[in-house]
Order: sequence, then structure tokens, then C-alpha cells
Amino acid sequence: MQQTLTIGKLAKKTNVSIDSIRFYERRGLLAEPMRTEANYRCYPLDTAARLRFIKKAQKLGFSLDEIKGLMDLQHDPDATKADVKAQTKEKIKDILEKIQDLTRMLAALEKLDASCDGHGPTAECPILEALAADDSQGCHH
Amino acid sequence: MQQTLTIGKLAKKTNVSIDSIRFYERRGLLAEPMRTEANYRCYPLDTAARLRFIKKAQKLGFSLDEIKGLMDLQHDPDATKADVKAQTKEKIKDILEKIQDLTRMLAALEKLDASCDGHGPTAECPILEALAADDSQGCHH
DNA sequence: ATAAACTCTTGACCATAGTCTAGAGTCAAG
DNA sequence: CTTGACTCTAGACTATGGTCAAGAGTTTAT
Repeated sequence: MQQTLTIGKLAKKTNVSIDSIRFYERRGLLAEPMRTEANYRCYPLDTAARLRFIKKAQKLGFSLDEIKGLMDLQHDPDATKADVKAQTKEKIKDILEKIQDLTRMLAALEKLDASCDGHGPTAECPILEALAADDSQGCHH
Repeated sequence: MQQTLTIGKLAKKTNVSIDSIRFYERRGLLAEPMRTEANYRCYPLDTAARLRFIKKAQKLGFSLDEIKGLMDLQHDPDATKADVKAQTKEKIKDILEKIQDLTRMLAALEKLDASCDGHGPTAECPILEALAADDSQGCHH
């Protein structure tokens, strides 16, 4: 009973596809695991934790590159909590910005929606008219 | 004085790159324009309005395929304002969902951020620990 | 012993929204 | 009339996060 998993077992255990696991390895998010004589990957049990880390960080909006950065920090003896905190704050800023952009879009769309009674042909649809409107007049040189 | 523009003039007028204009044509967002004898595209002036439409709808979060759908509705005599309104409402729903997802991410990240004092090495960083935590215990079969 | 299930590598492919390159042809200004 | 700016096509390349297929080898179950 060695404490290792085949890629298939690891995939099932973590709900991450075999292809994704190999993809993460290529991208440097997972270390290259030991191999059996037949060249099969055999993963130590804690690789599952690493995959959990990846999936959770992904849900929080980190890209694979950013996740790699976080995991590298984790194993860098010279890295500080402040480094991790800085990346977290960076991400918070990103997300706030996205929320603001989406809120503006939402307001614009709701205004369009309210302007249209929803009856008749598209010929004079205020939504389409608003999108087609030429506001290039706003900036004369 | 024909009322047409070369692709370069159109690009400058609309701030859309020449490559993007040709790309939109390939994707069916712009009709194939007339050509000169030398096979140069010559655009009627109102193509600029169509490009404005595309860019505005894009800012509102519509994908190119969705924008194509909207523009097709615009010229379909059987399409109704209700069709446009339905797509707008669909988009509003999408955007609300995205905002909710991002808001949840934000809350999670802010909680992580607050849990870390930002001093010392990463060894016991609560942010990294939270990401690494195994919550698979929540679901025993 | 043999078939099913698993794994390996390499490389192509998906969507999205473009950008860039090469090589050829065209147009305008000096 | 030549040089520089513009345009043409086809196809490759970017980033992101994977998925899929082919063809070969391995392991497991019956």
C-alpha cells in the first residue's frame, strides 16, 4: 500500500478532469509527479489539497497564473504574508471595478428596457434606436 | 464625389481597427461592401453607424453573436419590439447574476484579507490556509 | 488469456475577440 | 515615375482554460 494515486483516482477524488490535471502540470501549477516503471504518474495524497486550492482560488476569480503566483509564494521562504495580502487586495480592487462596470451596464440596459413598451414591430424600437444613436457630436475638436 | 469610404477612412472615423472591421465582416456583423475595380472595399457612410451600434452594444456586455442577433432583428420585418425587449431582459438577468457572483467573491476575499495581519512569513498565512482547507468533510455520503 | 479499462504522448481543436504577418497589388504626392 | 502609404487575401498567432483524438502501451478483471 503505497500512499499514491493514479491520475484517474485523483481526478475522481477531486472532481477535476484528467485532462485538466495534466494541463495544470504543463502550466506549472502541479509539480511533475513520480512515475511508475510503466511511466504512469503516481501522485502523493496531498496533491488533492493542491487541486482544492486551485479550484477555490479559481472560484474567487484568480486566474491560473495568479494561482501559480500564490502557490509559489506559499513555498518561498523569503515571501511574506504582506505579499499574499497585497495580491488579495489587488484582486479585491479588480472585483470592485468589475462590479462597478456591470452596475453601469445594468443601469443603461434598464433605462433602455423601461423606454420600450414591447409592442409592435422593431421599426421604431427605442432600444435599437438608442444603440444606433450617433453621439460623436459630444466631442468636437 | 461618391458617398463611400475606404476601410482606412472608416477605421479612423470610428476608432475601430481595420482588422476588426474585416473581422466583423467575416463574422456577419457587417454586410460585404461593394468593391472598386481594384477590389478595395468601399463603404456607404452609414456603415459608421453600424459600427457605433456594435461598439455600444459591446460596452453593454453583449457578445458579437448577440449583437448580430439584435441587428438581424432590426431588419427583420416579422421581428417585434418584444423580441428586442426579451433579449435586453435576458442580458439584464445575466448581468445581475454576474454582479451577485462577484459580490460573493468580494465578501470571501475581504474576509480572508481581514483575517491576516500582514506581518511575518507565509508559513502560517491565514489566506493561504483558507484556500488550502479541506472542506470535503461537509459532504459524507 | 483475453477483453475492458486505464494511461501515456503529441498535437489538434473549442469559444471569444481580435491582432499580426507575408507577399502581392494599388493609389497618391513629389 | 518612383516612393511611401494604403489595401488585398490567407492563414498564423495572442490569451484563457481547457477538451478531444489517435495510436501505443499497461493493468485489471473474468
